[in-house]
Amino acid sequence: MSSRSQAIADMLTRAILDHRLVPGCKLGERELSEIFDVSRIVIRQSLIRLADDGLAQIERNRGAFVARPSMQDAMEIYDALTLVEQGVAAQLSDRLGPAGWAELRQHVERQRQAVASGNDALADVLGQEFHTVFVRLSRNKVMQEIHAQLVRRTTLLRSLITADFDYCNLLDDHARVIELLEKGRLKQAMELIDAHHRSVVRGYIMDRQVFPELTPREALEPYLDTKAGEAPQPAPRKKTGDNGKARAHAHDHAAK
Amino acid sequence: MSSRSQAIADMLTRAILDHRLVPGCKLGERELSEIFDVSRIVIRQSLIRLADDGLAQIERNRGAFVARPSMQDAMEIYDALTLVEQGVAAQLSDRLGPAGWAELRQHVERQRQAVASGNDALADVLGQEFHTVFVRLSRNKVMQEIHAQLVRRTTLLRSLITADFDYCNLLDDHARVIELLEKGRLKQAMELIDAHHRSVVRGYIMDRQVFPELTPREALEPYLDTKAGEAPQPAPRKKTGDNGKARAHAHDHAAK
DNA sequence: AACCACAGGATTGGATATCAATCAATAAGA
DNA sequence: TCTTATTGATTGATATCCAATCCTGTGGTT
Repeated sequence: MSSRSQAIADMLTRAILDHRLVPGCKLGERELSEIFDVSRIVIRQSLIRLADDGLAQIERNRGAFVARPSMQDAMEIYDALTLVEQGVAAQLSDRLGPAGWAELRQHVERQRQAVASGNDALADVLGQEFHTVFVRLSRNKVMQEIHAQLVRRTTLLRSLITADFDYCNLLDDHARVIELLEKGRLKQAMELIDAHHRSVVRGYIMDRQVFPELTPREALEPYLDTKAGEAPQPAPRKKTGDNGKARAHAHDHAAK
Repeated sequence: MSSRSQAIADMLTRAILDHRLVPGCKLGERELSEIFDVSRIVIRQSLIRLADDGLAQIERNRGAFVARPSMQDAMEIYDALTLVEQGVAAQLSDRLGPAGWAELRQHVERQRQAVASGNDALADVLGQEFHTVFVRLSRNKVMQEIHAQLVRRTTLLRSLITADFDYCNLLDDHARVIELLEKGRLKQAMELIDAHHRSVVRGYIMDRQVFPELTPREALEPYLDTKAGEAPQPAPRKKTGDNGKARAHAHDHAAK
């Protein structure tokens, strides 16, 4: 393992991506240092990493907060994601070998089975992972890291937005992109990728306020003992009472 | 100004991009803390920022060093850069208004004048800036940041590589890309962007070893007093004696 | 002479205590 | 009620200290 601050940054990242820490949530140094039982300095370093990743924002003399991207940010992030995935698609349509196409098809198939067997959580994860697998096949680590960062930020976005669309379309989109690319219909594939992301963004409605349901201590508790990789609760799923709509996010209610 | 560690990270970044701090150079915490007259902890935070940006690498219990990208890294970085700029080109060909095209043409014109008047240093800066202006016109801050990071890493690469190519081609390429895009010949423009970067990479030869010519203290001295923005010496330009070849980098000897 | 082991120094990673600056919220006063 | 002052809390940063680790150089052994 590298440094303590990296490990803590990873835990915070997971908590944010799991929507246990919602945008705007204060990340107090003292509080976190007590939770993780480290000094404030380590926490500060972790927060710097998070801020560099776009998941937190640090305000001078005010502290760190889980980032609260604007609607403008959201569009820019999805634009960038589209750009990257279209570019990767163009590369893959030239360079990808049979094994690569097989891997992609296999991934979609696994997701389809998950949907069929009603394992929505798994289907959700696989659906997001598809994009990652897709980019990994470009064999470009730099690109992978850029893409992963964008994906993290879209995941963060889902804490802020309400989505209401047909999840099955996304799965079909994945399959169709593979099909189109393999047939060399690059232009159509790229348009589908664009439409794919646009359909997501279009379904999004920015909710002005987000009420933190969990304190940082509650949110982070599941990650503390795990040596990283054990699989803590993937989602909070607590009822808010007055604002349940804000809690629903994109891929959760799979296969409506 | 934000935090002290950010300011110091910026200075280190500039020193690295100016090739005053060369790849592999040790960035000792004690040494830097004395140079900047801050505590080691601030330096640590700065180094974390640099590492997150890909400009430094931190080895546990060994310390931080200016990153020494491999040839593989170099290719991946240029691949990613090509992908991003091609994507932006596709966006601009649709969306850019007359004012945007004018700005691009004006930029190229300024560079042409700099070349004509023999101001190689300015021409060099403008030549690199073109890509940044190009991406800025996409009006996507996320994309801009991604692109800027990639550009920083290519600049770092130039500390490691030997390039020998006709600089004028690059200037012409910029003009031609604008021309092609404006005429709606997107495909050709994208191919030119690809060729543009490929011509750079192809001219690169990785030099195994780089001998640090400047100690961190010497390298950073020009940045210390400036309140950021004054313009310290842009390049070291010290003779190495036995390895002068390794010092020449891409855009330096403009308009050969 | 070559090689291994071990001890010491140097450096990093981190903890703790402390201080100044700043922000926020309350309390006092007009 | 509105404005201002004080107070408390939090961050930014420093100094000092300690443990773990890496590097090196020495010395003994073969």
